[in-house]
Amino acid sequence: MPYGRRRWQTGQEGEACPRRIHRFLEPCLLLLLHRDEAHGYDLQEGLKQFGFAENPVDSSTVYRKLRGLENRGFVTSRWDTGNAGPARRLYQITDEGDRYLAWWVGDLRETDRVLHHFLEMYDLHMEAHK
Amino acid sequence: MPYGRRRWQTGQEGEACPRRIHRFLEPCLLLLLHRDEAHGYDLQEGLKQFGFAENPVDSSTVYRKLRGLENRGFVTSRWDTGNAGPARRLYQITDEGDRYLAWWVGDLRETDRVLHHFLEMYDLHMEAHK
DNA sequence: TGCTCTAGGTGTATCGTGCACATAGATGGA
DNA sequence: TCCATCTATGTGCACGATACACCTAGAGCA
Repeated sequence: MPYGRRRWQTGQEGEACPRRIHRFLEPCLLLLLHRDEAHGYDLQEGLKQFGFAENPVDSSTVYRKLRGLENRGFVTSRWDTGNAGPARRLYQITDEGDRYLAWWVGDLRETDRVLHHFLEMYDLHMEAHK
Repeated sequence: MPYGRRRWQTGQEGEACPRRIHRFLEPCLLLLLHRDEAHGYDLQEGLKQFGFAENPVDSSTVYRKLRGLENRGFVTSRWDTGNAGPARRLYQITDEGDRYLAWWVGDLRETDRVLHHFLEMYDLHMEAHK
């Protein structure tokens, strides 16, 4: 395995991956799905509460992300043809997905720690060079 | 201009760019250079204090990043042939770079805010579904 | 002479993602 | 009936970020 990037892509456990946020997309989708099953179009709406209102994600990104999560076994989907309108794909989170979400949260907490450390060093330095 | 991505790449002001951290590399380099001029090899060492010790950045990434910062006018460089060893490129931050760093810090604070919001929602949800 | 260390790079493959565009059923108006 | 629009899902393509492998070149030393 070449490097850390693989780790978080495959969702494997291990040391915190290289700090990235990639717009929180994955953990946000997983948290939404942890609350209730949903289809992509609604998930895109639900993302707004996580700070994606000002910087919306392209729908193609959402659908591709969901497909990727499914390929890795973190969500499953089934077609829902009952309602009006075109068939929609309903996604549910899996147990594996639950664990992946927990891993993501741990990683974000670590990111948060590093971020704070940087901001503190910045403030300290700027305070001294005012 | 197609989208927000351009904004932070060019370092232009405006609404906060899509949340990304990209490993803090740029703001960390700029803060190090704000403290003192330095060359790439030393900067790579200096990055360790920002949480890059566990997940080191490849040197090529550092050099390319510096080159990119120079192309955009945020740093300047001159060759230093005085010391022992091969010639080294010494980087200094510019006034434009100072402003770019300040913009980055504002963006990181906003990222921090969004990150906290997510973690809070996660904790609340998990508390209710224990 | 050849080895190692320091320093600064290039070439390439892969991944993430925005944008343009395609598909397709349902709905509503002319 | 025909056409536009909305909902919902998806593909093709281009481009940026970056890890990895590899290269160049000066200095010191055995």
